[in-house]
Amino acid sequence: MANERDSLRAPKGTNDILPPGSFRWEALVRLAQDTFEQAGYAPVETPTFEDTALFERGVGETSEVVTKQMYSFEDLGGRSLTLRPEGTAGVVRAVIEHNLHRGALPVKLHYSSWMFRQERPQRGRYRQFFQVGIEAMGTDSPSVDAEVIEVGDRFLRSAGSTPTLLLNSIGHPAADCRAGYNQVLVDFLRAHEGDLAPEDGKRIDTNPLRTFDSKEEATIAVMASAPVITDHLCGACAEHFEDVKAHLDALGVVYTLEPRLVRGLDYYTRTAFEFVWSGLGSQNAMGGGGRYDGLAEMIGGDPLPGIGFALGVDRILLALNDAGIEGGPKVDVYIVAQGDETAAEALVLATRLRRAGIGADLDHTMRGMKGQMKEAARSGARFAAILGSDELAAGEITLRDLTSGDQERVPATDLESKVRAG
RNA sequence: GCGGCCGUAGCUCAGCCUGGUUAGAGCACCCGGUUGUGGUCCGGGAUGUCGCCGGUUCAAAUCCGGUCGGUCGCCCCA
Repeated sequence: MANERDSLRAPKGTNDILPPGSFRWEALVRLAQDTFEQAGYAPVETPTFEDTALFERGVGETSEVVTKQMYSFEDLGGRSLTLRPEGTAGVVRAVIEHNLHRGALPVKLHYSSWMFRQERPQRGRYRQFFQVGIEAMGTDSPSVDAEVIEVGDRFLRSAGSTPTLLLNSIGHPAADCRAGYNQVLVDFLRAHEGDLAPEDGKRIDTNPLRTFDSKEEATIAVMASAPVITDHLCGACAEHFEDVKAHLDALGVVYTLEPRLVRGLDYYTRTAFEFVWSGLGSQNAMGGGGRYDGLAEMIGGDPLPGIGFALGVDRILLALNDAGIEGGPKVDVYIVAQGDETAAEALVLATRLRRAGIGADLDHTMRGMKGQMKEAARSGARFAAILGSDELAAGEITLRDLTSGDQERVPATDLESKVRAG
Protein backbone atom coordinates (compact mmCIF):
# COMPACT_ATOMS: atom_id res chain seq x y z
CA MET A 1 0.00 0.00 0.00
CA ALA A 2 1.23 3.47 -0.75
CA ASN A 3 2.81 4.81 2.36
CA GLU A 4 4.87 7.94 2.85
CA ARG A 5 7.50 5.79 4.55
CA ASP A 6 8.02 3.73 1.42
CA SER A 7 9.69 6.64 -0.30
CA LEU A 8 11.84 7.09 2.78
CA ARG A 9 13.61 3.87 2.00
CA ALA A 10 16.55 3.27 -0.31
CA PRO A 11 15.43 1.41 -3.44
CA LYS A 12 15.74 -2.36 -3.42
CA GLY A 13 19.28 -3.54 -3.82
CA THR A 14 20.83 -0.15 -3.08
CA ASN A 15 22.74 0.88 0.00
CA ASP A 16 23.57 3.98 1.95
CA ILE A 17 27.20 4.08 2.94
CA LEU A 18 27.21 5.62 6.38
CA PRO A 19 29.79 6.49 9.00
CA PRO A 20 31.75 4.97 10.49
CA GLY A 21 32.00 2.41 7.68
CA SER A 22 32.07 5.14 5.06
CA PHE A 23 35.55 6.16 6.22
CA ARG A 24 36.84 2.71 5.45
CA TRP A 25 35.02 2.63 2.15
CA GLU A 26 36.61 5.91 1.15
CA ALA A 27 40.05 4.80 2.32
CA LEU A 28 39.82 1.70 0.15
CA VAL A 29 38.86 3.70 -2.94
CA ARG A 30 41.72 6.12 -2.30
CA LEU A 31 44.17 3.26 -1.92
CA ALA A 32 43.00 1.92 -5.27
CA GLN A 33 43.37 5.27 -6.97
CA ASP A 34 46.83 5.82 -5.50
CA THR A 35 47.96 2.35 -6.47
CA PHE A 36 46.73 2.74 -10.03
CA GLU A 37 48.17 6.22 -10.53
CA GLN A 38 51.49 5.13 -9.13
CA ALA A 39 51.61 2.60 -11.98
CA GLY A 40 50.94 5.26 -14.58
CA TYR A 41 47.17 4.98 -14.93
CA ALA A 42 45.37 8.32 -15.24
CA PRO A 43 41.90 8.96 -13.87
CA VAL A 44 38.94 8.96 -16.25
CA GLU A 45 35.29 9.73 -15.66
CA THR A 46 32.69 8.73 -18.20
CA PRO A 47 28.92 9.23 -18.14
CA THR A 48 26.83 7.15 -15.78
CA PHE A 49 24.56 6.31 -18.70
CA GLU A 50 25.40 5.53 -22.29
CA ASP A 51 23.59 4.74 -25.47
CA THR A 52 21.93 1.37 -24.96
CA ALA A 53 23.43 0.14 -28.22
CA LEU A 54 26.94 0.54 -26.81
CA PHE A 55 26.33 -2.18 -24.27
CA GLU A 56 24.34 -4.36 -26.64
CA ARG A 57 27.22 -4.40 -29.09
CA GLY A 58 30.04 -4.45 -26.57
CA VAL A 59 28.89 -6.59 -23.70
CA GLY A 60 26.95 -8.86 -26.03
CA GLU A 61 23.31 -8.97 -27.05
CA THR A 62 22.84 -12.48 -25.74
CA SER A 63 24.72 -12.05 -22.47
CA GLU A 64 22.79 -12.30 -19.24
CA VAL A 65 23.79 -8.79 -18.29
CA VAL A 66 22.36 -7.21 -21.42
CA THR A 67 19.25 -9.33 -21.82
CA LYS A 68 18.00 -9.28 -18.27
CA GLN A 69 19.87 -6.87 -16.04
CA MET A 70 20.11 -3.47 -17.67
CA TYR A 71 18.46 -0.35 -16.34
CA SER A 72 17.35 1.11 -19.67
CA PHE A 73 15.13 4.09 -20.22
CA GLU A 74 14.08 6.47 -22.94
CA ASP A 75 14.85 10.17 -22.55
CA LEU A 76 12.62 12.98 -23.72
CA GLY A 77 14.30 12.92 -27.12
CA GLY A 78 13.36 9.29 -27.64
CA ARG A 79 16.92 8.03 -27.19
CA SER A 80 17.38 4.66 -25.51
CA LEU A 81 19.88 5.07 -22.71
CA THR A 82 21.19 2.61 -20.14
CA LEU A 83 22.76 2.99 -16.74
CA ARG A 84 26.17 1.38 -17.23
CA PRO A 85 26.27 -2.26 -16.10
CA GLU A 86 30.07 -2.31 -16.34
CA GLY A 87 32.89 0.14 -16.92
CA THR A 88 34.95 -1.02 -19.87
CA ALA A 89 32.60 -0.31 -22.75
CA GLY A 90 32.20 3.34 -21.79
CA VAL A 91 35.92 3.88 -21.30
CA VAL A 92 36.76 2.31 -24.66
CA ARG A 93 34.05 4.43 -26.27
CA ALA A 94 35.54 7.59 -24.73
CA VAL A 95 39.05 6.70 -25.87
CA ILE A 96 37.95 6.14 -29.44
CA GLU A 97 35.62 9.14 -29.54
CA HIS A 98 38.38 11.48 -28.41
CA ASN A 99 41.14 9.75 -30.34
CA LEU A 100 43.27 9.10 -27.29
CA HIS A 101 44.56 6.02 -29.10
CA ARG A 102 46.11 8.19 -31.81
CA GLY A 103 48.64 9.37 -29.27
CA ALA A 104 51.18 7.48 -27.24
CA LEU A 105 50.26 3.87 -26.55
CA PRO A 106 49.16 2.23 -24.44
CA VAL A 107 46.45 4.50 -23.10
CA LYS A 108 46.32 3.68 -19.41
CA LEU A 109 43.24 4.78 -17.46
CA HIS A 110 41.61 4.00 -14.16
CA TYR A 111 38.10 4.62 -12.92
CA SER A 112 36.07 4.37 -9.72
CA SER A 113 32.39 4.40 -10.54
CA TRP A 114 28.93 3.20 -9.75
CA MET A 115 27.57 0.37 -11.88
CA PHE A 116 23.98 -0.81 -12.18
CA ARG A 117 22.52 -4.23 -12.74
CA GLN A 118 18.98 -5.31 -12.09
CA GLU A 119 19.62 -8.60 -10.31
CA ARG A 120 18.10 -10.24 -7.29
CA PRO A 121 20.04 -8.61 -4.44
CA GLN A 122 22.05 -10.65 -2.00
CA ARG A 123 24.95 -10.04 0.33
CA GLY A 124 27.74 -8.69 -1.87
CA ARG A 125 25.45 -8.35 -4.87
CA TYR A 126 23.55 -5.13 -5.21
CA ARG A 127 21.71 -3.30 -7.96
CA GLN A 128 23.97 -0.30 -7.61
CA PHE A 129 27.55 -1.20 -6.82
CA PHE A 130 30.90 0.52 -6.92
CA GLN A 131 33.83 -0.70 -8.95
CA VAL A 132 37.41 0.40 -9.21
CA GLY A 133 39.22 -0.66 -12.32
CA ILE A 134 41.95 -0.02 -14.83
CA GLU A 135 42.21 -0.35 -18.59
CA ALA A 136 45.35 -0.48 -20.74
CA MET A 137 44.57 -0.02 -24.41
CA GLY A 138 46.64 -0.02 -27.57
CA THR A 139 48.86 -3.07 -27.32
CA ASP A 140 48.42 -6.79 -27.02
CA SER A 141 51.85 -7.20 -25.52
CA PRO A 142 51.80 -9.93 -22.85
CA SER A 143 53.79 -7.67 -20.56
CA VAL A 144 50.83 -5.31 -20.20
CA ASP A 145 48.64 -8.26 -19.26
CA ALA A 146 51.09 -9.09 -16.50
CA GLU A 147 51.27 -5.46 -15.40
CA VAL A 148 47.49 -5.15 -15.12
CA ILE A 149 47.17 -8.38 -13.18
CA GLU A 150 50.01 -7.48 -10.82
CA VAL A 151 48.54 -4.04 -10.10
CA GLY A 152 45.19 -5.59 -9.20
CA ASP A 153 46.79 -8.29 -7.10
CA ARG A 154 48.97 -5.81 -5.26
CA PHE A 155 46.07 -3.47 -4.58
CA LEU A 156 43.98 -6.25 -3.07
CA ARG A 157 46.87 -7.45 -0.93
CA SER A 158 47.86 -4.00 0.28
CA ALA A 159 44.23 -3.47 1.28
CA GLY A 160 44.67 -6.49 3.50
CA SER A 161 42.86 -9.22 1.60
CA THR A 162 44.22 -12.58 0.55
CA PRO A 163 42.69 -13.37 -2.81
CA THR A 164 43.35 -16.38 -4.97
CA LEU A 165 44.21 -15.36 -8.51
CA LEU A 166 42.66 -17.62 -11.12
CA LEU A 167 44.17 -17.41 -14.59
CA ASN A 168 43.15 -18.70 -17.97
CA SER A 169 43.27 -17.93 -21.65
CA ILE A 170 40.09 -18.20 -23.67
CA GLY A 171 41.78 -17.63 -27.03
CA HIS A 172 40.18 -15.63 -29.79
CA PRO A 173 37.00 -16.27 -31.79
CA ALA A 174 38.62 -17.87 -34.88
CA ALA A 175 37.88 -21.37 -36.12
CA ASP A 176 41.35 -22.64 -35.27
CA CYS A 177 41.00 -21.30 -31.73
CA ARG A 178 37.96 -20.74 -29.49
CA ALA A 179 35.33 -21.54 -32.13
CA GLY A 180 37.09 -24.79 -32.83
CA TYR A 181 37.31 -25.62 -29.15
CA ASN A 182 33.66 -24.77 -28.72
CA GLN A 183 32.80 -27.40 -31.32
CA VAL A 184 35.02 -29.96 -29.61
CA LEU A 185 33.31 -29.18 -26.32
CA VAL A 186 29.82 -29.41 -27.80
CA ASP A 187 30.70 -32.77 -29.35
CA PHE A 188 31.95 -33.97 -25.97
CA LEU A 189 28.82 -32.76 -24.21
CA ARG A 190 26.57 -34.40 -26.79
CA ALA A 191 28.42 -37.69 -26.29
CA HIS A 192 27.82 -37.44 -22.55
CA GLU A 193 24.42 -35.77 -22.63
CA GLY A 194 22.78 -38.65 -20.79
CA ASP A 195 25.14 -38.31 -17.84
CA LEU A 196 24.66 -34.58 -17.37
CA ALA A 197 22.29 -33.17 -14.80
CA PRO A 198 18.97 -32.46 -16.60
CA GLU A 199 19.14 -28.70 -16.13
CA ASP A 200 22.61 -28.61 -17.63
CA GLY A 201 21.65 -30.36 -20.83
CA LYS A 202 20.17 -27.20 -22.24
CA ARG A 203 23.46 -25.37 -21.86
CA ILE A 204 24.90 -27.37 -24.73
CA ASP A 205 23.00 -25.10 -27.06
CA THR A 206 22.93 -21.89 -25.06
CA ASN A 207 26.35 -21.56 -23.49
CA PRO A 208 28.43 -24.73 -23.49
CA LEU A 209 31.37 -23.13 -21.69
CA ARG A 210 29.17 -22.41 -18.69
CA THR A 211 28.65 -26.13 -18.18
CA PHE A 212 31.94 -25.98 -16.32
CA ASP A 213 30.31 -23.77 -13.69
CA SER A 214 27.57 -26.25 -12.83
CA LYS A 215 27.04 -27.11 -9.17
CA GLU A 216 25.40 -30.41 -10.07
CA GLU A 217 27.42 -33.45 -9.01
CA ALA A 218 26.56 -35.47 -12.09
CA THR A 219 27.71 -32.67 -14.35
CA ILE A 220 30.86 -32.04 -12.35
CA ALA A 221 31.80 -35.69 -12.73
CA VAL A 222 31.37 -35.50 -16.50
CA MET A 223 33.25 -32.24 -16.81
CA ALA A 224 36.28 -33.62 -15.00
CA SER A 225 37.25 -35.35 -18.22
CA ALA A 226 36.04 -32.65 -20.58
CA PRO A 227 38.44 -31.07 -23.05
CA VAL A 228 39.80 -27.73 -21.86
CA ILE A 229 40.35 -24.64 -23.96
CA THR A 230 44.01 -24.29 -23.17
CA ASP A 231 44.65 -27.49 -25.13
CA HIS A 232 42.93 -26.01 -28.18
CA LEU A 233 44.37 -22.52 -28.46
CA CYS A 234 45.84 -21.43 -31.77
CA GLY A 235 49.61 -20.99 -31.93
CA ALA A 236 49.55 -17.24 -31.42
CA CYS A 237 47.18 -17.36 -28.46
CA ALA A 238 49.06 -20.24 -26.85
CA GLU A 239 52.32 -18.36 -27.18
CA HIS A 240 50.73 -15.20 -25.81
CA PHE A 241 49.48 -17.12 -22.79
CA GLU A 242 52.91 -18.63 -22.18
CA ASP A 243 54.45 -15.17 -22.27
CA VAL A 244 51.90 -13.78 -19.81
CA LYS A 245 52.64 -16.59 -17.38
CA ALA A 246 56.39 -16.07 -17.78
CA HIS A 247 56.01 -12.38 -16.96
CA LEU A 248 53.87 -13.15 -13.92
CA ASP A 249 56.44 -15.68 -12.76
CA ALA A 250 59.15 -13.06 -13.12
CA LEU A 251 57.09 -10.67 -11.01
CA GLY A 252 56.50 -13.30 -8.36
CA VAL A 253 52.74 -13.09 -8.79
CA VAL A 254 51.17 -16.33 -7.60
CA TYR A 255 48.33 -17.65 -9.73
CA THR A 256 46.28 -20.78 -10.12
CA LEU A 257 45.64 -21.99 -13.64
CA GLU A 258 41.94 -22.53 -14.07
CA PRO A 259 41.21 -23.80 -17.58
CA ARG A 260 37.52 -23.78 -16.73
CA LEU A 261 37.42 -20.07 -15.95
CA VAL A 262 34.92 -18.41 -18.25
CA ARG A 263 33.89 -14.80 -17.94
CA GLY A 264 30.40 -13.46 -18.40
CA LEU A 265 30.84 -10.72 -20.93
CA ASP A 266 31.12 -11.49 -24.62
CA TYR A 267 34.02 -9.20 -25.39
CA TYR A 268 36.76 -11.13 -23.64
CA THR A 269 39.65 -12.67 -25.57
CA ARG A 270 42.83 -14.45 -24.54
CA THR A 271 43.82 -13.61 -20.97
CA ALA A 272 41.03 -14.01 -18.42
CA PHE A 273 41.48 -13.77 -14.67
CA GLU A 274 39.52 -13.52 -11.49
CA PHE A 275 40.37 -12.68 -7.91
CA VAL A 276 38.32 -14.97 -5.71
CA TRP A 277 37.94 -15.46 -1.99
CA SER A 278 36.11 -18.43 -0.55
CA GLY A 279 34.51 -16.52 2.32
CA LEU A 280 32.20 -14.63 0.00
CA GLY A 281 29.76 -17.48 -0.49
CA SER A 282 28.34 -17.85 -3.95
CA GLN A 283 29.53 -14.35 -4.78
CA ASN A 284 33.10 -15.55 -4.50
CA ALA A 285 34.65 -13.12 -6.96
CA MET A 286 36.13 -9.90 -5.62
CA GLY A 287 36.67 -8.92 -9.20
CA GLY A 288 38.15 -9.96 -12.44
CA GLY A 289 39.09 -8.93 -15.87
CA GLY A 290 40.69 -9.90 -19.07
CA ARG A 291 41.76 -8.94 -22.52
CA TYR A 292 39.22 -7.54 -24.97
CA ASP A 293 41.00 -7.22 -28.28
CA GLY A 294 37.81 -7.19 -30.35
CA LEU A 295 35.71 -4.81 -28.27
CA ALA A 296 36.62 -1.55 -29.97
CA GLU A 297 35.55 -2.90 -33.34
CA MET A 298 32.41 -4.47 -31.90
CA ILE A 299 31.23 -1.05 -30.80
CA GLY A 300 32.08 0.43 -34.19
CA GLY A 301 35.53 1.87 -33.68
CA ASP A 302 39.06 1.31 -34.93
CA PRO A 303 40.76 -1.89 -33.87
CA LEU A 304 42.16 -1.32 -30.39
CA PRO A 305 43.39 -4.18 -28.24
CA GLY A 306 43.07 -3.76 -24.53
CA ILE A 307 43.06 -5.40 -21.15
CA GLY A 308 41.67 -4.39 -17.80
CA PHE A 309 39.93 -5.41 -14.63
CA ALA A 310 37.14 -4.29 -12.36
CA LEU A 311 36.96 -4.95 -8.63
CA GLY A 312 33.87 -4.61 -6.48
CA VAL A 313 34.42 -2.36 -3.48
CA ASP A 314 31.59 -3.94 -1.47
CA ARG A 315 32.99 -7.40 -1.98
CA ILE A 316 36.53 -6.40 -1.10
CA LEU A 317 35.25 -4.88 2.13
CA LEU A 318 33.32 -8.07 2.86
CA ALA A 319 36.43 -10.13 2.26
CA LEU A 320 38.45 -7.87 4.53
CA ASN A 321 35.93 -8.34 7.27
CA ASP A 322 37.26 -6.19 10.11
CA ALA A 323 40.89 -6.61 9.18
CA GLY A 324 42.93 -4.74 6.65
CA ILE A 325 42.63 -1.16 5.60
CA GLU A 326 41.39 1.36 8.12
CA GLY A 327 39.87 4.78 7.79
CA GLY A 328 38.53 7.17 10.34
CA PRO A 329 37.88 10.74 11.30
CA LYS A 330 40.63 13.29 10.86
CA VAL A 331 39.99 15.50 13.83
CA ASP A 332 43.21 16.13 15.75
CA VAL A 333 41.91 18.53 18.37
CA TYR A 334 38.49 18.87 19.98
CA ILE A 335 37.84 22.29 21.49
CA VAL A 336 36.08 22.28 24.85
CA ALA A 337 34.54 25.57 25.88
CA GLN A 338 32.99 26.72 29.14
CA GLY A 339 29.66 28.30 28.44
CA ASP A 340 28.65 31.46 26.65
CA GLU A 341 31.75 33.35 27.53
CA THR A 342 34.12 31.13 25.61
CA ALA A 343 31.82 29.45 23.10
CA ALA A 344 32.32 32.10 20.44
CA GLU A 345 36.04 31.97 21.01
CA ALA A 346 35.99 28.18 20.59
CA LEU A 347 34.78 28.48 17.02
CA VAL A 348 37.46 31.07 16.31
CA LEU A 349 40.07 28.75 17.75
CA ALA A 350 38.83 25.72 15.79
CA THR A 351 38.87 27.73 12.58
CA ARG A 352 42.38 28.97 13.30
CA LEU A 353 43.56 25.37 13.67
CA ARG A 354 41.77 24.24 10.51
CA ARG A 355 43.32 27.05 8.51
CA ALA A 356 46.68 25.87 9.80
CA GLY A 357 45.93 22.39 8.46
CA ILE A 358 45.08 20.83 11.80
CA GLY A 359 41.84 18.89 12.12
CA ALA A 360 39.59 20.50 14.69
CA ASP A 361 36.01 20.16 15.87
CA LEU A 362 33.86 21.58 18.63
CA ASP A 363 30.44 21.43 20.24
CA HIS A 364 27.68 23.59 18.80
CA THR A 365 24.92 22.65 21.20
CA MET A 366 26.02 24.18 24.50
CA ARG A 367 26.75 20.90 26.22
CA GLY A 368 28.32 20.92 29.65
CA MET A 369 32.00 20.33 29.96
CA LYS A 370 31.47 16.68 30.76
CA GLY A 371 29.42 16.24 27.62
CA GLN A 372 32.01 18.04 25.55
CA MET A 373 34.76 15.82 26.91
CA LYS A 374 32.67 12.85 25.89
CA GLU A 375 32.31 14.29 22.40
CA ALA A 376 36.06 14.88 22.35
CA ALA A 377 36.70 11.23 23.08
CA ARG A 378 34.16 10.16 20.48
CA SER A 379 35.59 12.43 17.82
CA GLY A 380 38.76 10.40 17.68
CA ALA A 381 40.83 13.50 18.43
CA ARG A 382 44.22 13.03 20.03
CA PHE A 383 43.83 16.21 22.10
CA ALA A 384 41.16 18.16 23.88
CA ALA A 385 41.90 21.88 23.95
CA ILE A 386 40.12 23.25 26.98
CA LEU A 387 39.21 26.88 26.83
CA GLY A 388 37.74 27.97 30.15
CA SER A 389 37.32 31.46 31.46
CA ASP A 390 40.64 31.19 33.30
CA GLU A 391 42.46 30.27 30.14
CA LEU A 392 40.68 32.96 28.17
CA ALA A 393 41.72 35.57 30.67
CA ALA A 394 45.30 34.34 30.75
CA GLY A 395 45.60 33.89 26.99
CA GLU A 396 46.25 30.20 27.50
CA ILE A 397 44.77 26.83 26.59
CA THR A 398 44.70 23.62 28.58
CA LEU A 399 45.85 20.92 26.20
CA ARG A 400 44.84 17.45 27.29
CA ASP A 401 46.25 14.32 25.71
CA LEU A 402 43.20 12.09 25.51
CA THR A 403 45.25 8.94 25.25
CA SER A 404 47.44 9.42 28.31
CA GLY A 405 45.26 11.81 30.26
CA ASP A 406 48.19 14.20 30.75
CA GLN A 407 47.39 17.87 30.40
CA GLU A 408 49.22 21.16 30.56
CA ARG A 409 48.45 24.82 30.17
CA VAL A 410 50.16 26.41 27.23
CA PRO A 411 50.08 29.89 25.72
CA ALA A 412 47.26 30.01 23.17
CA THR A 413 49.73 31.06 20.52
CA ASP A 414 51.69 27.83 21.01
CA LEU A 415 48.71 25.58 20.35
CA GLU A 416 49.55 24.70 16.75
CA SER A 417 53.17 23.85 17.50
CA LYS A 418 52.25 21.81 20.56
CA VAL A 419 49.69 19.80 18.58
CA ARG A 420 52.13 19.24 15.75
CA ALA A 421 54.78 18.07 18.17
CA GLY A 422 52.24 15.45 19.22
C1' G B 1 13.51 -13.78 -12.62
C1' C B 2 12.71 -18.77 -9.30
C1' G B 3 12.78 -21.33 -4.28
C1' G B 4 13.82 -21.54 1.40
C1' C B 5 14.24 -18.54 5.87
C1' C B 6 13.51 -13.83 8.30
C1' G B 7 11.23 -8.64 9.48
C1' U B 8 9.72 -6.22 17.50
C1' A B 9 13.69 0.57 20.26
C1' G B 10 19.54 3.53 16.72
C1' C B 11 21.98 -1.79 17.12
C1' U B 12 21.73 -7.19 18.76
C1' C B 13 17.66 -9.78 20.20
C1' A B 14 13.54 -11.97 23.88
C1' G B 15 8.12 -12.25 23.60
C1' C B 16 4.86 -15.23 18.86
C1' C B 17 4.11 -22.09 19.19
C1' U B 18 -0.45 -22.38 23.73
C1' G B 19 -4.07 -14.43 20.98
C1' G B 20 -5.91 -11.20 26.67
C1' U B 21 -3.42 -5.81 31.83
C1' U B 22 0.88 0.33 30.42
C1' A B 23 5.56 -4.70 24.57
C1' G B 24 10.75 -6.07 27.34
C1' A B 25 16.47 -6.84 27.88
C1' G B 26 21.54 -5.68 26.75
C1' C B 27 24.42 -2.16 24.16
C1' A B 28 24.20 2.85 22.34
C1' C B 29 22.00 7.83 23.41
C1' C B 30 20.60 12.01 26.99
C1' C B 31 20.76 14.00 32.18
C1' G B 32 22.69 13.75 37.11
C1' G B 33 26.36 11.97 41.10
C1' U B 34 31.49 15.46 39.77
C1' U B 35 28.09 24.04 38.37
C1' G B 36 36.41 23.09 34.96
C1' U B 37 37.52 17.40 32.63
C1' G B 38 36.16 11.79 28.49
C1' G B 39 37.21 6.46 28.43
C1' U B 40 35.42 2.97 34.92
C1' C B 41 31.37 3.03 38.48
C1' C B 42 26.39 4.48 40.47
C1' G B 43 21.41 6.70 39.81
C1' G B 44 17.70 8.49 36.53
C1' G B 45 15.52 9.40 31.55
C1' A B 46 13.92 9.50 26.39
C1' U B 47 12.96 6.29 22.21
C1' G B 48 8.58 1.54 19.18
C1' U B 49 2.91 3.15 13.20
C1' C B 50 5.79 -4.87 16.79
C1' G B 51 7.76 -3.68 7.97
C1' C B 52 3.00 -2.50 5.35
C1' C B 53 -2.21 -3.71 3.83
C1' G B 54 -6.18 -6.71 4.73
C1' G B 55 -8.73 -11.06 7.13
C1' U B 56 -10.26 -14.17 11.53
C1' U B 57 -11.66 -12.76 16.67
C1' C B 58 -15.03 -9.64 22.00
C1' A B 59 -9.55 -9.02 21.67
C1' A B 60 -3.74 -9.77 17.09
C1' A B 61 3.38 -8.30 17.98
C1' U B 62 1.09 -13.27 18.59
C1' C B 63 -3.29 -16.92 13.91
C1' C B 64 -4.26 -16.52 8.22
C1' G B 65 -3.54 -14.15 3.25
C1' G B 66 -1.18 -10.66 0.33
C1' U B 67 2.61 -7.16 -0.26
C1' C B 68 7.33 -4.64 0.50
C1' G B 69 12.26 -5.33 2.23
C1' G B 70 16.41 -8.32 3.83
C1' U B 71 19.03 -12.93 3.77
C1' C B 72 20.58 -17.81 1.82
C1' G B 73 20.55 -20.91 -2.52
C1' C B 74 19.61 -21.06 -8.14
C1' C B 75 20.61 -18.15 -12.54
C1' C B 76 24.45 -14.75 -13.38
C1' C B 77 28.33 -11.89 -11.69
C1' A B 78 31.69 -7.35 -8.92
